[in-house]
Parts: sequence; C-alpha cells; structure tokens
Amino acid sequence: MSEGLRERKKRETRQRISDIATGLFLERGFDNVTVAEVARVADVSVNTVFNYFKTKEDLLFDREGEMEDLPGKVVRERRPGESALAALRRDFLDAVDTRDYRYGFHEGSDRFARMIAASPSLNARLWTLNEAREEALARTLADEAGADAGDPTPALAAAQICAVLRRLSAYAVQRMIAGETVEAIAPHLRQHAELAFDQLESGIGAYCVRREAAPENA
Amino acid sequence: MSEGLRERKKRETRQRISDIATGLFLERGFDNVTVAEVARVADVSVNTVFNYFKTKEDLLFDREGEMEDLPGKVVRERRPGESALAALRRDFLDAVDTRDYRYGFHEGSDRFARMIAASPSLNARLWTLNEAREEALARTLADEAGADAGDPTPALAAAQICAVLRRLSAYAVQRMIAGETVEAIAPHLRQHAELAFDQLESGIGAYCVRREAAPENA
DNA sequence: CCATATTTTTGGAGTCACTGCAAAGTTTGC
DNA sequence: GCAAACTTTGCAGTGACTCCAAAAATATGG
Repeated sequence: MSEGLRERKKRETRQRISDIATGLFLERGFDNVTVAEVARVADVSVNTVFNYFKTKEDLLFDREGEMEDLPGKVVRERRPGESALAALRRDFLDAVDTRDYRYGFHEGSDRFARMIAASPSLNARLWTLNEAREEALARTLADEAGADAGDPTPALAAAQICAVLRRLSAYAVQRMIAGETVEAIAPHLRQHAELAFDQLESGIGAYCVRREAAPENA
Repeated sequence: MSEGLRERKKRETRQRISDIATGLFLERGFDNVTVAEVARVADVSVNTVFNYFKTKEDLLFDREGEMEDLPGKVVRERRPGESALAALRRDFLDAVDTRDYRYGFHEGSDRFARMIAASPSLNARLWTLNEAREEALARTLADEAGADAGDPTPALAAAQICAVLRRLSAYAVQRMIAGETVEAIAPHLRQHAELAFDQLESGIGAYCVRREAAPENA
C-alpha cells in the first residue's frame, strides 16, 4: 500500500542511474565520463538523468548529503559532563580506531579520494558540503548552549572545529592517495587528532612568538 | 627598452577586458553577463578573452589573487615579543578601525559582496581562494616556528585561523548585504573579532558542557 | 624599407553541461 | 476502459570552453 508501481520504478531508476554513474566515475574519472554516457549505460535519456539529479556532481554526492549533520549529531548526543569538543574528539578517535567511514578514513576510501582530488568541480562540491556541515554544527551549538540569536560564539566555534576536522581528514586522505595503507596511517592520524583537539581546547595563543630583539649592549 | 609595443598592448588589452567585465558583472550580475558580451563590449573576439583568462571567474579574481598571502605577511612582519595570533588580531582590528578593504570590510564592498553571493560559481571561487590563503599561512607558520617537515601544528593552526577570519568577514559581509552601513557594523564586528581571537588564543574546551544528570536521590 | 620569423588575434567547428517545451508513453483512480 | 496525472523522451537551444588553422600585427636582421 505504501508504495505504488510508479514510485517503486522511480526509486529504482534513480538508484540505477546513481550507481552506474558512480561506477563509471570511479573507473574512468569524473571528468572523463559524460552525462550522455551515463544515460546510455543506464538506458535512459539524458533528460531523465537531469530529471533526477540537478547537476552531474549530484550523481555522486546525492547520498553523502546525509552526513551533513554528523558533527551536530555527535554534540547533541554527548555524554553528561562532556563538552562539545570532548564529544567530537571521542567520536573522531573512535572513527580512526574502528576505521569507520564517517570521516573519510576507511579501507576503500582511496579510490574515491583519488577521483575527487582529480576533479576541480568535485573539490568545489566538497567545500560546500563542509559549509553545510559548519552551519549545521553552529545551529546545534547555539541550541545546546542556549545562546542568544546574535551571539557569534557558536558560529565561530563551529568554524574552528570544522576547519580542524577537514584538515585531519585531508591529512589522512592525502596519505591514502599516496598509496599508504590505512594501518600505516592510523597511528599518525591519531597523534595528529590528539594535537588538534588539544589546540582547540586550550588555544594557540602561545604559538609562534617572535623573539625579542637582543639588547644592544650589556 | 623595458617594454615594447607588443607587451604594452597585451597589458592594456588584458586590463581593458578585465575592467569591462568587472563593470558588467557588478551592474547586471555575474550569471547574467555572457563572455561573448564582454568580448563584444571590449571589442575583441571571445577567443581573445579566453587567451588572457582561463575561466570566466578569472575575469574577476585575477587581481584578488595577490591578497592570497595577506595573513602570512602579517605573521612574518609581527613585532618582537608578538605571537602570530596577536599580530593577526592587531591587523584585523586595524582593518576594521580604518575601514580598510583587506578583509572585505569597506565602504563600497557591498556591491561586490552582493554580486558574489548571488553566484554559486563565484562562491566556489571564494573557497579556493581561502584554501590558498590557508596553505600560504601554514607555510609561513611552519617557517617561522621552525617546525619539522611532518609537524601538523602549523597546518592545523592555519586552518583554525583562516576559518575564523572567513567567519568574521562573512559576518560583516552579511550585514552589508542586508543594507547596513559600515559605521553601524563596525562596533559589533570589533566585538566579534575580540571574542574570536580570544577563542583562538585560549581555546573552546569549556564550551557547551552537558549538565551532569541530577543524582537520583539524596 | 623590406623580407621573414614570432606572436597575437580571430573565425569556425565542436564538445559538454544544462534548460525549456511539447509530444509520446506509462500508471493510477474511477 | 477512460481520463487525469505523471514520467520519459526528442529536439532545439544556450553558454562556457577547447582545438585548429588562417590572418593580422609586431619584432628582427639585413
């Protein structure tokens, strides 16, 4: 009752197009596959592809959009006595230790990473994803802290946190692209993460202080 | 001797195309002006436009690319006894107080801001500009701190700093787009900046701690 | 001043993402 | 079955961008 033939077909077609597109993109590179080709392989018209997906990039990032609220969710579910930052640190380290997909550090992520790195438009897409994530986290922080409407604190905190998460992921991805195994990277990534969250926690005020000029004469 | 006719003409043509393009974009919106139209008004062929500028976006961001190393420069020129962060705070507040262009907070910036905000592709461009800025700052911090090659500290610090700078600019720009005057925004922007740099300096570890569950019974 | 090499500009043809429209095909409710 | 609602398709077009070879402008050497 809940789903008629029409709706099922739509869901299936959309899925098929997205799957075929992802496969082709992974195999031959995003910029070396035309939408027309995706359509041909999926046995639909080009217009049908654009019926389901607004842009070529959406063929890939369709599902990834669900991870938009990941950090927000972690904060909302933090434990009693735990700060937002402590929760995010715990979650990130957990993801590293379990080789979980959610921060891009996963056994098979390197193919994906390579494909994205090779395409400027996919890179641009990643940034807007990060932007959305930052906004979502800012909203959550504002809620959870009971901040006033004009209070800039949550937005600023979210910006810092997301910047660091992005940087940590970028580090892992970079080494994966270079061909290193997840196992080889994990301990370093862990170390970087500890440092990063320490920085966020207690600040970088003392970093890189210029030496005073030596006094002219004793 | 230093510049022949050929080189002068090239420079002039490039400048003319860029100026005309910027004018048209500001007047009618980036997406409502075609490259063909820019070419027509500049009295060159479309191919000549693409000879000088790789993409339509480059017609605008050509010169802005020079500001890529702004935060890096500020750090390199910090005063004796001053930390990287203290120098950046000083520079930002100075820019706010003098209504200087360099962080996007300037009397006439609203037209530019509106144009950019209205166009997704220009927005994407802003992100890559920010990325370049972050990388440049990371390099500078690494140099100035004498960090080892693999040390993640400078890159992480740069990420946090650039994220905050971006957010502060975004705040100002948002209010300018909404039609507020620079004078009306300045004191708030100042306040936000102080808060932001305090956060960077001493961390956000204590932010948003979840209350402990009340004990079941006394 | 002329011939020639080098560089710049141009026109033309083509690719690709993406849009709008109207016709054709499919599913649904009755 | 029939009509309404919806989906798919073909077609024509726009706009950024590329490639190529011809034409125009400029530089170089005698």
